[in-house]
Amino acid sequence: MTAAQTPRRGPRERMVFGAAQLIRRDGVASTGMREVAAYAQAPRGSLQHYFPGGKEQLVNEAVGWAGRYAGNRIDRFLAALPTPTPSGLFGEMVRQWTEEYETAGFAGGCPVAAATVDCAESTASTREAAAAAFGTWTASVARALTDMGVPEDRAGALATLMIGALEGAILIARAEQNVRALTSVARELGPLLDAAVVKDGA
Amino acid sequence: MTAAQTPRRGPRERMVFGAAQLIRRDGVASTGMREVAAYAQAPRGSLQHYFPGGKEQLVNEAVGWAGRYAGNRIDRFLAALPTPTPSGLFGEMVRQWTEEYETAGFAGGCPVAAATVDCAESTASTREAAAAAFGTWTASVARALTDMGVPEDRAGALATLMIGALEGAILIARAEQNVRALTSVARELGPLLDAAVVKDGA
DNA sequence: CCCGGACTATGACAGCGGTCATAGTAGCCC
DNA sequence: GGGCTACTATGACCGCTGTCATAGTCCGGG
Repeated sequence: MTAAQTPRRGPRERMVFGAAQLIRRDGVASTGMREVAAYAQAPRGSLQHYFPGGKEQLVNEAVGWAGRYAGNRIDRFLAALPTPTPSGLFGEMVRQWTEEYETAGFAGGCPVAAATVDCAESTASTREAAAAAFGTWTASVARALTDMGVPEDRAGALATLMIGALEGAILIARAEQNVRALTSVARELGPLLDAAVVKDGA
Repeated sequence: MTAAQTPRRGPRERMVFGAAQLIRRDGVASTGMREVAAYAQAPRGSLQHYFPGGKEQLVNEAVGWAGRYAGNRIDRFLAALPTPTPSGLFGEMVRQWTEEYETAGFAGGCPVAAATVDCAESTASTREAAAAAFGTWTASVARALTDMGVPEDRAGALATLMIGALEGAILIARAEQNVRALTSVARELGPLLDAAVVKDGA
């Protein structure tokens, strides 16, 4: 789980990745630059070399990295599903988190949520990076929904609902140290999502 | 909106209230004790007097205060609704946030979410306080749902879904500085909630 | 050989954080 | 008044933070 397990990538990428991991765990404000360097097994001097924009730049890149990473994962879920349904997609998105929490513990949440909570008011660029991440996910999910037969005028809102419910359930699960919230949300929201599919029986 | 507008309460309560407000805005880690005292117009020396447990105690009380406050608000919504429906309740919960964002801006989020993000891994007692707050809300909403005719075995999960979707939508709305996520979630989830009501037409 | 760029290595600095220690004031009860 | 408790007032301490400055290493190219 440590960044050292991905030594293939260069130090710069390791630091961005490590920053995302530490932000996931402790939030943005409690994550120090020196800590990121140590975690990524990167020299401290590289911080100002690769990130002349300081912590703000590093955090923003970490948020962007997380956004791209999770976006790709959504697309991979879609490719892997034999018969794509909204509930199937949502179930996979939720399952990713329940599995992590059950095997690795409740140490980490969503780094984009952490960035939003900690920086939305203080750092405009980070807030925008978080908004971009949410937007990427929403667009991906919405496109998937339309492909499954959900009317276009509802796909966007339903995608937002899915991501919002997932983020909220992550919060609750982490506070309770219990995946109950995640499984409850998946179980209740799944069927409702499938009902939005317009069956073209003609 | 400042704590100074509630000078009726004693300094201790003002500090707890002020801490919740500042945590809402900047997160737990970025909120300093001196800042809380200044915001609450309370003497700095009162901090160690009223909160010998230090910042941890103050934060925990702020989270507890927020939990009780929002819990009471839910109960008030229920009492005010002429014909209680799940979508009506959820709409009121969402409306509270859209109104704040539209009139006062997107400065603040949910303090319980902030505490969860910042302290879930580092401070066990704060994580428990956040879990208690979520639990209070869930219990309140679940009881309301059963009163409306939702089967008991689904009421809890649906309550979790409602609170989770709301928390997630708050996050997204704040990141985007746009209430779109909140209105989308309310519009899509509302009807689905009403469908869970068992109509006793007998 | 040696220049120049990319990267690394430290050290220092100024600021702010929470916390402790100590002293001071106000007011009430005996 | 004496003494007690509740509360206020400051100042100091130490650790940590992000950032800057400076020097160092490494290595390919002329």
